[in-house]
Amino acid sequence: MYTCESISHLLATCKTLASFKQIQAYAYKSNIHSDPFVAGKFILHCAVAISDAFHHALRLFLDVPAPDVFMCNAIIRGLSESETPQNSISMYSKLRREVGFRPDSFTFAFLLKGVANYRCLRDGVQLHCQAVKHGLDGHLFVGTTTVSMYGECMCAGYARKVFDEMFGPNVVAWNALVTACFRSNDLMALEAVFGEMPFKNVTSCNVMLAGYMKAGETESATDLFSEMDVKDAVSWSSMVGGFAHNGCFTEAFGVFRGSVRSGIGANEVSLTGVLSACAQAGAFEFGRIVHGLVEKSGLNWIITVNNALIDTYARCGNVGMSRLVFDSMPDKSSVVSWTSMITGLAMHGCGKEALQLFHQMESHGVKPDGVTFVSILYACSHGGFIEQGSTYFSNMIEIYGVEPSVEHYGCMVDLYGRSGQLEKAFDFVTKMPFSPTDIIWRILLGACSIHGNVKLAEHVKGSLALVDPDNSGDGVLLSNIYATAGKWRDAAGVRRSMENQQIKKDPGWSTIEIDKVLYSFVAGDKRDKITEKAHEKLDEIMLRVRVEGGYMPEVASVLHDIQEEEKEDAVTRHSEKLALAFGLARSREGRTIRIMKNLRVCRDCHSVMKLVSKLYRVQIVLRDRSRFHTFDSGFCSCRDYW
DNA sequence: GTAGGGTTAG
Repeated sequence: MYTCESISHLLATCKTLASFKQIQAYAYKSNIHSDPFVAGKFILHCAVAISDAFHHALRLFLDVPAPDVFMCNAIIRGLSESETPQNSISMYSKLRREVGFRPDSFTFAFLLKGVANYRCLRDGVQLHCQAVKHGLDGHLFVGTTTVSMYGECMCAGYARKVFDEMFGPNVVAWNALVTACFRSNDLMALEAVFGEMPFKNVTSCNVMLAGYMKAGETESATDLFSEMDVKDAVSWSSMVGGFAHNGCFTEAFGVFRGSVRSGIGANEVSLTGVLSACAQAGAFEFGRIVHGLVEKSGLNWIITVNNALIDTYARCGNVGMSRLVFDSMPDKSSVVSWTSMITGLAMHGCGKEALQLFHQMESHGVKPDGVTFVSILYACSHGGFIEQGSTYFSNMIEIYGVEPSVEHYGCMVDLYGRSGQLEKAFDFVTKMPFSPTDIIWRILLGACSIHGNVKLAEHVKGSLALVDPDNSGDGVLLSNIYATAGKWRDAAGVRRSMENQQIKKDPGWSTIEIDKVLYSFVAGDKRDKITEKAHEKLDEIMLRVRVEGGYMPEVASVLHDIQEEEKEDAVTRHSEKLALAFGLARSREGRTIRIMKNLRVCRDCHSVMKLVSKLYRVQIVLRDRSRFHTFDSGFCSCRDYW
């Protein structure tokens, strides 16, 4: 015979509908199935602890002639934790209407949490009113959940008002308020509340840390972190992720090592953070070490970690490793995994494979989102698939219901502009439902540069000057367009006006990783032994590409109105060439040379790299601002289309 | 018998 207690005990480990039905059968045999306690437990378990079993929970619920509050709450909770939490509210109204359901504090806790999940302020306010109507808004748990809900809806102000009405807020309530300010991106309010708190525990400090990091205030975060006498795994991982988020990868590596040394160890958040730092720095070897740690720590089943690995390998120039990680993932339900893989392929010039993967994703039943379409359109524009690109763009809206953002429009402008259809590209800009941003104009300017359209370039530069007058890259690009067209005086004019306005050119830099050490180079500088060595080797390389490869310098890439010979020297000394020379001098034979550049690679460097890959029989992988170039046997993976 | 607070990926 089974009792209520033994049924509860059985349910604790029951995870499938089949085993659940068995337990139900025991309850029938023992004739305790209609006991309200047992029936309630059954409904709750089925509604929240077994996946895809809500329909069964609902059937059980409907079989009960007079369901009690507990049962109603179980049904509402099941819906509020589902994919469609909105349904919990309609269920609530239905129960109120049809069975005279009287909600309690639990009801509102579940409902409000559901709203927090889909962040609908209107529904949130309505529930808040209902809670007031039932006299439950003063309940500590309900109040705390309301504060969290308003935070998720980005309304720190409302959260604060609710909090101020609360009677005797405890630590949890305070922390909910702090988090609400964090979620609303309200750093001022966050700092104020943090300062006001009568008790600070680690949790609230962690929120403050994350808040500083989100706002880019890495120094304040560092100060707070060093003042904290108790630091837990969340504190450490927030620092790692925060530094990575702000592009401070050296610091991210440092804190990550610190977390391991302090005995806290790596967790999935610090691992994704440090991987993101690797991705930005292009630190392939270090990324591999972190991958080893992932395997060793047994965290290799976590989806976010795998997604970070896919992205890191792709950004470090090894999309093959990304593919291995992707293929090894047993759970491919996350759209992020697919999108990362698609982006990786597209970055590496494998546009066709990227589109194929998109179709595989669809047959897997994973729904694409806005980011997926950015990478799809990117793949099309970089692969020169103009027709397909326009089709995807219209399908995105009509079939998938994804609202196009400025980024999507940017991809389309790039798609047409890059392929030489400058008028169509310009037309797209004027017909956009947003006013064009600096980025949009810059894409068009880039297209003018590729296709040598001076007239449109001048017009675009004029619009750019209105939106973002201080950007050095734009002046450089326009000046290069003039120089390519042989209009040296105009090129010099742009440069002079940049000097007058004190606009400084972003210095180009490149990094190369050899034996796990990262070396960086800036154009033309001779500072130390390393740079000296690079210059020496570069002289030898340039001579060889000239004599054996028939290389002719392409001087249009420098903007100076200087003598031809000097121009040649300035191109010769670009940072990516220095990194390449150093790599050739120091890498072991047969090794792939991996270089990262902060700006886009210039035409001259591009042709030198092709020649070097042939003459020196090396593979060179170069990551520039927008994509990867893999040079092998005299050819580049971008097929000179970038 | 049910419930509230912290960092994370494209």
